[in-house]
Amino acid sequence: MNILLVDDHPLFRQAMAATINNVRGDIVVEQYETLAAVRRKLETQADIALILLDLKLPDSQGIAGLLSLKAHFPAVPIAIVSANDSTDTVETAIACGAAGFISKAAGVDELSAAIEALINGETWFPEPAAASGRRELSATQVHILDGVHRGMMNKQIAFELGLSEATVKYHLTSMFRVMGVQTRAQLVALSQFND
Amino acid sequence: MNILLVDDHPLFRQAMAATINNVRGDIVVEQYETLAAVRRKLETQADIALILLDLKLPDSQGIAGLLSLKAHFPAVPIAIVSANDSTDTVETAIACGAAGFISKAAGVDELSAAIEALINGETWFPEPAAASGRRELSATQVHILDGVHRGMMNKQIAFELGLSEATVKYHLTSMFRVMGVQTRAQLVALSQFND
DNA sequence: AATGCGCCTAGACGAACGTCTAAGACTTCT
DNA sequence: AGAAGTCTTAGACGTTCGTCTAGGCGCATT
Repeated sequence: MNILLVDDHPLFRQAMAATINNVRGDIVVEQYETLAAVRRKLETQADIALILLDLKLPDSQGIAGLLSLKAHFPAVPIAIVSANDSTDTVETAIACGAAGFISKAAGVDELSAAIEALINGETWFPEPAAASGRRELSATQVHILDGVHRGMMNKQIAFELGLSEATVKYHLTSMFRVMGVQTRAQLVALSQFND
Repeated sequence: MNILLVDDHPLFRQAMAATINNVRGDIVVEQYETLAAVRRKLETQADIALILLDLKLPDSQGIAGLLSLKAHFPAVPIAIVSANDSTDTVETAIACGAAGFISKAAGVDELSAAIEALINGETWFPEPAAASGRRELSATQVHILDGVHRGMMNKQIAFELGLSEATVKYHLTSMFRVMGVQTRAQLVALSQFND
């Protein structure tokens, strides 16, 4: 039972890992500081029970990191661990396929309950945001969003995903509506505030 | 002699303020946690000797915060205080009109030297980046870049700045060359990694 | 005075973008 | 079987974007 904990703050990381081990001694918590390191790990071993992902990392800001992981390893459940637990941020995380959202302000009780639910394959979100019930993005949409965040053109994204440009445009228009924006630049700018 | 210190980490903020007061007792260091709070302060009092700005704030990520302040209060010198002191980040800060760049890894000696230089109106940057001598962006270009980061269209930016759309396009093309990108979306994405 | 440089503008051009209509393929629910 | 929903694609349309050429203006240097 492996959990990957990704956070660039050593103190918080150790406190988090200790808490998890207190709750469930049979869980192995591996710690990582960067998105690149986690990606390397996942390439060698993909049967991970859960990833706990901070949204502020040295090599990725905001939901871009979540998108990148979801694009490459869609099967692995990812829970966001963030200091910013605003409704907008949580809703964006849900939309992008996060399995859960844990506020850094959470106490030990809440944290252990969340971990318990998440390793059982359930989701775990703060109440107000989960209640809003926004449907999450499809796997293809996550890929497209990831491409946009990497500054790619529609044609490039289409080629990379083996789709037509028309399909990319179609999904982008849908996502613009969901996110309440009109252009791809706004989409990228938006994610800076969802951390 | 007023200095505004903007950082969302209370411990670091206090350590920094204490260090400055040790070096120069005649300096008043006001502490802020968010970009919005600093902006409100500057609207009531603009004769500030120096702003020390962290690039990771609750309401602004990366150079977007610097751009926003430079756009509204171009006269106030702003020094970046960041954990990420990569050459790219420093060069971007220089290009966007920062007066200085202080690494969070800096010791007390380096910090006090930097503060001393900055309140005297000098600049202060880590050697390797300063040596590259990249010319900084003009005030107009900072405004335009700020608009792009806020998801605005060329026409909107032009109207807001009292320029023609042609001028906005002209400066954008120049900046694309400097930053090594081709589209506005890439420009926004780029700033996520310059924190 | 002449030169250069940066800023501003116009016009034109092709490329990319975003929206819409329409239609086929597929799954799921009734 | 039929209905509803999603994903896919195509085509057309108007808009926005980014580049280029070319010219005007102001300011500083020579």
